[in-house]
Amino acid sequence: MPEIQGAIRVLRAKGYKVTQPRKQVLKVLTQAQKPVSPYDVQKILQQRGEHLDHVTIYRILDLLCLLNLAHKVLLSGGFVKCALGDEEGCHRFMVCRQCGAFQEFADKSLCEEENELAWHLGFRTEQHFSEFFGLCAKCQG
Amino acid sequence: MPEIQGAIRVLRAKGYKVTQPRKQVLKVLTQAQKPVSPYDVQKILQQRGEHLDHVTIYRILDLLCLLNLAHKVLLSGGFVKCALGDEEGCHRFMVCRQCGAFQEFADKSLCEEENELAWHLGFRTEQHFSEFFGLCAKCQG
DNA sequence: CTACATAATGCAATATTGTTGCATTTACAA
DNA sequence: TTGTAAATGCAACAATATTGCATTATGTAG
Ligand SMILES: [Mn+2]
Ligand SMILES: [Mn+2]
Ligand SMILES: [Zn+2]
Ligand SMILES: [Zn+2]
Repeated sequence: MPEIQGAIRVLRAKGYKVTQPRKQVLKVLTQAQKPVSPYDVQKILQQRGEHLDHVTIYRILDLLCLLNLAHKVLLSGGFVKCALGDEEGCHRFMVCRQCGAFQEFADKSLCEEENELAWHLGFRTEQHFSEFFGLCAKCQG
Repeated sequence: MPEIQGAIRVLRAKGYKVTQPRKQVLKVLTQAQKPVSPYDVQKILQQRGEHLDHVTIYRILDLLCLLNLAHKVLLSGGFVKCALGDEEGCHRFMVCRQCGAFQEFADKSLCEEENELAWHLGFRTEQHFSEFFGLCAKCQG
């Protein structure tokens, strides 16, 4: 796991302790070849006879995201806010990380470009969702 | 609420019953000028002295999504799957609605186009997330 | 208008996701 | 080796989500 060693170096470099739970979670993330939920992490550890409190797992995953050693993915199943329907099959949100303001918009040419990209990978796209995080006009220094 | 009347027509046209709870939820979605969670819906109704079981609310929202009268938005805050970090600031997933297969990819030119679009709306983008739902190569009839 | 069939809702139970406060333990440096 | 701050564990709670089954309400057929 060279990936784990790299993560450990980052932890040390930024002054975070290299604890057993942190190493355990890093190992799970490295071995899982797909995104896993906090609950998944807990279950996988349980199968090895290891136990971590779910609060600890949340805190470790948050830290890894903070350090860009992991990242959240939106990947379906999740969801959940609902709005009455508008542009069918295309829903894009810009969200300000500072004030939380958001704005929805749609863009047809972007959809077409995405369709083509996906098509090159053998995928036929039906629905486009995106979120852009950044700073709104007001929150830009 | 002309929007509600339209939704009611769709329900009838497809053979679904127009029930009190469905009308109540439609009213909440119409009046809320932003996405609301199932829990939000329940709370808003409670403030009016109305009560719906949360299971009912989930089922109604699912139905409205099915009929394209509402749609789910990913809008942050939500949930969480984690993967070890890769392309910083750009995470795109294609997900097959049939078999659940998914594939992550990144595309720099897409990011730039999105940056520009957002910029026209006053937004400075830092992170790009997207999900494309459709059919993978295997699942295309 | 009434009665019926069944679609929809309510309720109970359970699982997953997520946060906070505080007691205890652990990592690491002095 | 020991001390201190950081990290974890634990308890409690809130929110999100799904299933099965009993009960109710809608739309229709009579
Ligand atoms: Mn939308
Ligand atoms: Mn990624
Ligand atoms: Zn802002
Ligand atoms: Zn597929």
